[in-house]
Amino acid sequence: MPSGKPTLRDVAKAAGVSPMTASNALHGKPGVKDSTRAKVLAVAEKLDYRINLTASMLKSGRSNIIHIIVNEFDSPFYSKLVESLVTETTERGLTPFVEQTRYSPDAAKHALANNPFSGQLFDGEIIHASGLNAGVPLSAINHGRPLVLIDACEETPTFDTVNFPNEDGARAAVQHLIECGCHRIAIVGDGYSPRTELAHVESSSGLRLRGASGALLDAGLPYDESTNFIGYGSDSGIEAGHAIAEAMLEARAQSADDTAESRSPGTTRATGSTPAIDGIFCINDYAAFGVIRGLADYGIRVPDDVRVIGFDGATAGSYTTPTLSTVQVDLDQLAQFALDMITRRVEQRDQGDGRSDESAGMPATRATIGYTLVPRESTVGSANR
Amino acid sequence: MPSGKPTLRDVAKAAGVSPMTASNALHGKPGVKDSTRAKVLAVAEKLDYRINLTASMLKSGRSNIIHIIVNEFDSPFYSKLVESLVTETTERGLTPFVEQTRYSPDAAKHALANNPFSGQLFDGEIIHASGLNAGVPLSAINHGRPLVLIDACEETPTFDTVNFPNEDGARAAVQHLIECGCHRIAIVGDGYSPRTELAHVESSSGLRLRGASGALLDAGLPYDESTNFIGYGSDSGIEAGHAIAEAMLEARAQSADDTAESRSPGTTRATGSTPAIDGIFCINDYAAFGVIRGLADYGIRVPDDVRVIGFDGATAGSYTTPTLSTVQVDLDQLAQFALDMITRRVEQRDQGDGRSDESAGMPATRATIGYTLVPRESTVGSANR
DNA sequence: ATGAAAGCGCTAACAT
DNA sequence: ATGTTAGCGCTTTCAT
Repeated sequence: MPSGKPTLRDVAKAAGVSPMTASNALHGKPGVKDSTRAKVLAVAEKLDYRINLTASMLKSGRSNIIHIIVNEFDSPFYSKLVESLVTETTERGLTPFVEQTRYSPDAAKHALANNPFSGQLFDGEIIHASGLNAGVPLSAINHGRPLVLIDACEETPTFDTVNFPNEDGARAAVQHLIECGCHRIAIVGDGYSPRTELAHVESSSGLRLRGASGALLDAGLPYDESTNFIGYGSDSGIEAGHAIAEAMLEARAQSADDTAESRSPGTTRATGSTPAIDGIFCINDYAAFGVIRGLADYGIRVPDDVRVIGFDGATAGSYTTPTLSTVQVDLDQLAQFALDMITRRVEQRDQGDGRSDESAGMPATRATIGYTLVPRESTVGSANR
Repeated sequence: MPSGKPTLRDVAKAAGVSPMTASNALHGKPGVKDSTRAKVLAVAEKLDYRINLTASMLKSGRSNIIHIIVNEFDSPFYSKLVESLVTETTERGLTPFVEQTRYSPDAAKHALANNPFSGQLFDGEIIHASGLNAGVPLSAINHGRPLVLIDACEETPTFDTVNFPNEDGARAAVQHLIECGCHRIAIVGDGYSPRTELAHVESSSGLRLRGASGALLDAGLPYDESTNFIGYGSDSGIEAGHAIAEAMLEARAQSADDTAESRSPGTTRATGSTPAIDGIFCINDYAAFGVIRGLADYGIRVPDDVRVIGFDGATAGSYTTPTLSTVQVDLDQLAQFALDMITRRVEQRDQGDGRSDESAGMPATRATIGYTLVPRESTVGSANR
């Protein structure tokens, strides 16, 4: 027996067959007598043979590895997204290779283009495209290789894309706040945009804002700059929480003034005080956690003083205090869609005549995943428990 | 120009040198004239040459890929651990390959042994060993390849190991509760063990329990089964929270009874009622979040009614409500230690005469990372903010 | 159903 | 400082 690790030739020799037959037997390819296959498998088992993927990949050009690119690992949203993608990839017998960009377009570009694996090792790539569109020339980087974008939100997709139910989900969230009796609803996200500018947005945050503002206007509630706050993660969410708290306290004070004024009608004042904010839609759960935290810094309680709902369905929302109402998106479905799209293209390429250099091939497809509105303490209180 | 992707030969030809020179130039190896190197690099750039790692690995037997194995992605602790390990690996010019086992020893075994990459592709492996010792015969699986265990807690390490400051950190956490004025402190973890059995524990949870119970006994406070609850994640943590809440309410009721009894001294009763729990040490932050949540279900507030401290330093602890006091472990240091251990072995192997088959080589080393006690609202209230 | 030949793209080892 | 040779372990192709 040779010194190092057993190779396919060792197995073949010990089984009394050629390397080719051994290879076919091990891969379950047809055209191998059952008895032969059994013998090969037994020998491989005995020798503890392990295929050398490196050689296999070199020759065959296929790796069964799927490249998964996300912004970061340590956030409530991404850790769950990765979990879903990795699980689905593994269940299909493929190997997930996960990479993070830390929100840097350069890192994303590197992951896609300069990474020595890209284009040679990976059978397909899945990238969470949020905030990527600007900085990364995908078409120039991707030479017809299977690529799926997550939440790219393009109206005319240039790549296979799985989108979140951004507009509908946000609309449902705000409608839920309205049903809870909220009259003055704040939006925490990327900042205010007038409705006209939202008509053709192609970003996740823009679409969520469109859905949220649409729900407000449909209900005859105001949508303006004064109720828009910036928050997209825990830190900025805390700041948004502080800003909202101050606005609420000011409104309370003003309302107290008004009451006082009504008794002594000598003062000149704008008529009708602004009512205090009583509901908050956050563009994602991560920001919502921060907002609740920020409100608490001012002694404002959720949902007693103001109701809060997030978006995404982060795992943590079920065990925070209060538990977080949210629009739970179906990430398992997302993973299924994404891998369907990848495998479809891989198979096409395998069957293709090999001539189509940039294999324009099939047009880009698009899918949108489902969602569930999950009411929890942060909107309906503990009565619901 | 050839049809497919440019190979090293294409670059060499275009630069008017041999493939070997081109290879050396691209790898920054010494012994290449500067002008030659410049020319090669320019040509490679122009052709958009990308090294074929698969071929390179096949020939050289090195991949620069580090295998990182953790239990899961979507938990406050692991997402941060992965973040640190991946960042450090990347900064050293190595490529992290992250895999999750979902707490299955079989999956861990598979990742380490059956995974087609293992032992051929990876230059080194880092595995979070918690709850692994029993099910996985590491020595049989690992054939002298660089392997680092995280928190294996073995007294006599068989592999390079980086441990958490389990005992000291837990001790510090409980001391903090005591300094806050707690007299009756519950422990939420893997369950009660008598002190004698804790003398030689070799598990993370056992060591934390040893530290916690030691701090109690040192302060003359009781350590017994009645104040030990089972909780190690959010769900079990919630259950522990419920159990503790019920114990607290019962103690309150009993104390009310006692007061009543003292007025009507006719009843026979055990003397001295049990005081209510006023402090809780949780074996990790994940459980602590659940405990706080479970307490809230009973209307028990933290820290007003009971103080809570966790362990790990999960990112979320800084933006939950209340913010979570914790023993923050230095995961960046952990990543540095782990990669130092790996590279040390890789280098040794590279320099080795290649004869040492199972390269027993260097003895296993062990390191323990540092920690910081972070007091937050859950123990000291918002005065601290 | 099985085998033989050839070579994927690169780099270690040895020339020059 | 550069070039030549050989072959890593596998699988595609073509024979038998």
